[in-house]
Amino acid sequence: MFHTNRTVYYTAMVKTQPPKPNKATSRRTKSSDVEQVLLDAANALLVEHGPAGLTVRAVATEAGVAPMGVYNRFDGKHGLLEALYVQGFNELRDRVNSASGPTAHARLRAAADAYRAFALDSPQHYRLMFEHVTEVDPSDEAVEQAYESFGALVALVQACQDADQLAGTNEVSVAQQIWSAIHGAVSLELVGISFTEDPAQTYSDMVDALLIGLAPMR
Amino acid sequence: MFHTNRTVYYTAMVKTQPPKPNKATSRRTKSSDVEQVLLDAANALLVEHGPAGLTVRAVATEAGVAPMGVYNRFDGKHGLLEALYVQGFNELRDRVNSASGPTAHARLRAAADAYRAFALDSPQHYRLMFEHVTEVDPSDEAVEQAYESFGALVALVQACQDADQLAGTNEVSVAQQIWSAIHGAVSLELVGISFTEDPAQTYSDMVDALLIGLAPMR
DNA sequence: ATTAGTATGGAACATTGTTCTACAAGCCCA
DNA sequence: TGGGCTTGTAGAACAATGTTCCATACTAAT
Repeated sequence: MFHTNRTVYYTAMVKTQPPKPNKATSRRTKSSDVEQVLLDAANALLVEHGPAGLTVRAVATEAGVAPMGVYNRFDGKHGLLEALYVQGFNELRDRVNSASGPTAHARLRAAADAYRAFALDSPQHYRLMFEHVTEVDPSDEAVEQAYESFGALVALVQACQDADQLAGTNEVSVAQQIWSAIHGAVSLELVGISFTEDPAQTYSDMVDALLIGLAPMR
Repeated sequence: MFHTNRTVYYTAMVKTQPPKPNKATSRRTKSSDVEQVLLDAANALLVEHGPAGLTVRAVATEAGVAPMGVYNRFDGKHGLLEALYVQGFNELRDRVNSASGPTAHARLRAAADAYRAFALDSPQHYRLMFEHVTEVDPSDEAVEQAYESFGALVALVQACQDADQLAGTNEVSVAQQIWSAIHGAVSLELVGISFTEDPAQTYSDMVDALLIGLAPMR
């Protein structure tokens, strides 16, 4: 559910035209621009150098603002990381939600593929979201917003169960099992623990096998 | 396969009686003890503080040796992390290998449970092995030794296929799918992304469902 | 035009990884 | 037992990073 006081970061990752720092005639960035140029710079450095590249000085330099800006706008590095974390999960949720198909089962399958596509398109964001959780240390609000992507998956599972395409009535448990498997597959693939010649095929086989195992008995 | 020149760390994690630093009468640690006390200290700090607790000065202090010891014995922090990484995978392989049961299928099931037991018994080691891979940056030899646990899983899958308890002939692909799912489940559980009331039951259900999906057609 | 908010530019401090240097302890071999 | 070699120790020093502080100045709102 929604909290009225939470901070929401809906801007897509490295997608919108970033506001240009108005530096041609002054030495200051417009107050209204500082937050966005820091986020844009952080996303760019995350893409290029991974979570390790996200230092306060590097992000500020890339953004063309003073390092103090990270403290003024985000209460420090931690707040910046949390903003990226939420952005990443919002992007993931949107990718999963936009999956389409003629049946609920087909949409679930498409969602699983969209999940993997997101991880492979944005591997460094994925690492920040799942491997640097201790460093990000997200607030309860950030975690709740992040897990809306799980809600999207639960809704898909519910639709499949309603169409008798998945067994059982515990849609949360089924969604958890599906998320576990697909998260595990993309995580291992991202760290190079992938021993088959066609990781995409292996992923697809695993999703199919799991969905067969979760189908109603016939 | 084996390389004759690789460094092997077979000592179990925080299990053996660590050699006591002979400090009562001297200010030096015995040369033969330095490596072990550093590894023991590193394991203890990893258990208590997680990967972030593994600083050169903290490990040396805990071990009662000079920080230079990490550079003399392990070529620096990186070598120490790699030793822990290999130790962790050796422990995991041994846990998976020691799973038993009356049939190949039962052994595979027990191996999946042993895998989760390892991750929950040593969550900080598991995080070092799978979430700090970039920082560990293991050598080819270390990676090869680490992935012997995957070989153990492949062997179990092969045995199941020979007993017609799992379908197909591509045991590597099937093993990859199983590892993906179980790794994903324990990883999400370790970072708190677990929305069911009984994670153990959800894990068991997922493994069962996947094995059903991977069983021969009947 | 004035005032309040806030961006900037370092400096400074603590922590961490790493190297360097000098000294000294201990081990091994003759 | 003694000598020589190996290696542990004790900081110092440097760079990088997170964070706070302070003074200055720019910008936005009234």
